[in-house]
Amino acid sequence: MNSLTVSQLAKQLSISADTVRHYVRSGLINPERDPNNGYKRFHSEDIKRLRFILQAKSLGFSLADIKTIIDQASYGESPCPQVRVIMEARLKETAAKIAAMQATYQQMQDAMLRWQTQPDCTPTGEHICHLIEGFSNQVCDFKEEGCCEV
Amino acid sequence: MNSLTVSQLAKQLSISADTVRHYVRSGLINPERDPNNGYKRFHSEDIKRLRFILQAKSLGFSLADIKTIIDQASYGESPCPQVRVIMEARLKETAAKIAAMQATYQQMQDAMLRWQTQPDCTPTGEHICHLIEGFSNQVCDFKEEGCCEV
DNA sequence: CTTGACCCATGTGTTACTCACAGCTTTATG
DNA sequence: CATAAAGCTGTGAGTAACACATGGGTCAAG
Repeated sequence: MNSLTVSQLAKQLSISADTVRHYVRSGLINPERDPNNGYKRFHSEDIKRLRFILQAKSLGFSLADIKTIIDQASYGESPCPQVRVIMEARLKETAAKIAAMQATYQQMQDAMLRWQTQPDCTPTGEHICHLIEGFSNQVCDFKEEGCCEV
Repeated sequence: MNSLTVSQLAKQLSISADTVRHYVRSGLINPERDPNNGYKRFHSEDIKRLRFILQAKSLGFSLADIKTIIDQASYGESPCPQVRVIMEARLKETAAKIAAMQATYQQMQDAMLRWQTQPDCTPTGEHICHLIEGFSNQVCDFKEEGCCEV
């Protein structure tokens, strides 16, 4: 027979069996079922589709995006205009996320540096951790009085 | 009375009321309840704790981390050693995530660039979207035959 | 007293999986 | 051939950090 089981397919494409199952549950792949035991049976077109999914994922598309694209294509319409629009949005989102993470990363590094010369604290009723509370940053809202100077 | 409601507290710290509620549900804050209507009532110590949470979050700690820290401190133990250990882990994680996202971002930019000169496609039974499928990258597994050359 | 505007607590949805669980299959052994 | 251990399966539930939906309560104006 020329059909693969979940784990055989997963191994071939170097992903986890759970991931394959997840795509099936999400409706991205619709494999045939073995009437005897209910097992999923993947044929070559399923494998092609899974390759497409992985390709699109590596390009930053979400699973919902990919479902949209597949549905549109199987409806006979060209998905390409959509693909371009979605990619533009994802590009911006990704840039924003990276910027945010880099800002956080900078904060983390600064904190680690300062903490090297600071001793551990004992918790009082007033404070939880001096390391964290003492690390005043630019977010002025956090200061009860005064604002980021001193 | 010197207690705040959810939305008053949220406004004061410039976060959403849902976020405040989420922290309460997660056990990070334990506000008193108004016996009349079950509403949450936040006092000054709750506000201090919320400030701490936001501070820690801006330093890259997860809510689970923060709960651990708070619990340890309220137990009378110094959370600082833990804080240092956790931060080290989060620092590495964040660096890895940033690197992964930048790699994806690069892919996305490359794709957008190539797509500018490529026409839209019509879906055939064989392919879903030539833009995506035609964008061969370094992941060789995706290629049925041959591998990343040609 | 009722309308409208606003607020509340709680349940559910989100993303892309991963884990837990009970049962079925295949393989090794006596 | 029987059986037991190992491995695989489908499905349900859990994860992070909230955002949204729902149904109800509150309050002042008219």
